Amino acid sequence: MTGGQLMAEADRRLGAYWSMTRSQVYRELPALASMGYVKMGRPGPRSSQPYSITPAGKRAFTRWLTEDPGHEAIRNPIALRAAFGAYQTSAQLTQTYARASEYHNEALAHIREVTKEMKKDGDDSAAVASDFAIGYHKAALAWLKAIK
Amino acid sequence: MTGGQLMAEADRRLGAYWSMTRSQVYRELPALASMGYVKMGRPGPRSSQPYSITPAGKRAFTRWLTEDPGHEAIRNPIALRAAFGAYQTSAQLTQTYARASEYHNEALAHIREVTKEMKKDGDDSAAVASDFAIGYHKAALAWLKAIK
DNA sequence: AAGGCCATGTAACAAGTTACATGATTAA
DNA sequence: TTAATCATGTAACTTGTTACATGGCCTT
Repeated sequence: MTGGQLMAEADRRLGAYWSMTRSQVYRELPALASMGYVKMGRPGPRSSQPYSITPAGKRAFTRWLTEDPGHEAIRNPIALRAAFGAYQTSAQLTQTYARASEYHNEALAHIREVTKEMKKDGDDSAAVASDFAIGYHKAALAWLKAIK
Repeated sequence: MTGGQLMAEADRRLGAYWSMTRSQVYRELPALASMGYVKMGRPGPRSSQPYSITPAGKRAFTRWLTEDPGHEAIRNPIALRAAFGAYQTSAQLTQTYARASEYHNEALAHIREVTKEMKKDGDDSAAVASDFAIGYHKAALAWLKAIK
């Protein structure tokens, strides 16, 4: 797959709980190639460059799965604004909360749709992982509703 | 306050939903000083350098509050591992989930304690913001319990 | 007063984001 | 066939992390 294809697929499958940008993918592919984890295929149209995983790449992936995942860095700009609530007008805060609710509602609807597809395709692991995102957005909405 | 003091205070008040490192604080302080938002005080022991906010700094803070907060980047390494569940042994996964539960339980207990203090101090905005973190950890624990 | 400890700050590195340049494809 | 659009990849920049060096402080 090419960088663009990988990005699109990863975004669909993982994007709900693992944010990425295209640029990261494009940067890593040559790096992975230099380590022998992927190899370049024959270039396609639009100077697109497909890659395929090597046996060493598969081994590296399996090894990566055994590493300590660590824990997430929580960083919520809405909560941060809420913490400085005393320095803002209530109208400002209300608008911030309203916009955040809108965002979480949309994200929730989207990931529910995607998860349904995954289940239909029998992609259980992906669906289970997506459930985290569903729970996350629901929790965020519940918080926003409680404080508004 | 010095970089260390600012970091300690920010971590206590905001750390539950806004991750930071000392190094960021130390880097920003000279940058803020060059913009006239803070000014250096007289150096203390251990080559510590206190800063104080200027009127221009207060204005910049107020201005910052009016900017679009955007939305958070969700990035959960446990969900990512869950998505690749098919490539791992169930023992591996179980251990990952157990450790994650432990982490969220500890974080939850800690932030509850901190929030209680904030309420006692009448720091309502900080307490409300912390409620986000409480909801977050509860949601994560509920997810982990459901999938284990 | 000597040793270990801890807080201070720095600097090198890694990762993430934004903005740009290029060239096919599509549609008018 | 020309203009607009969109996907591809790159490069510059910003932000975040990790590792390091220094020097007071506290304990023994």
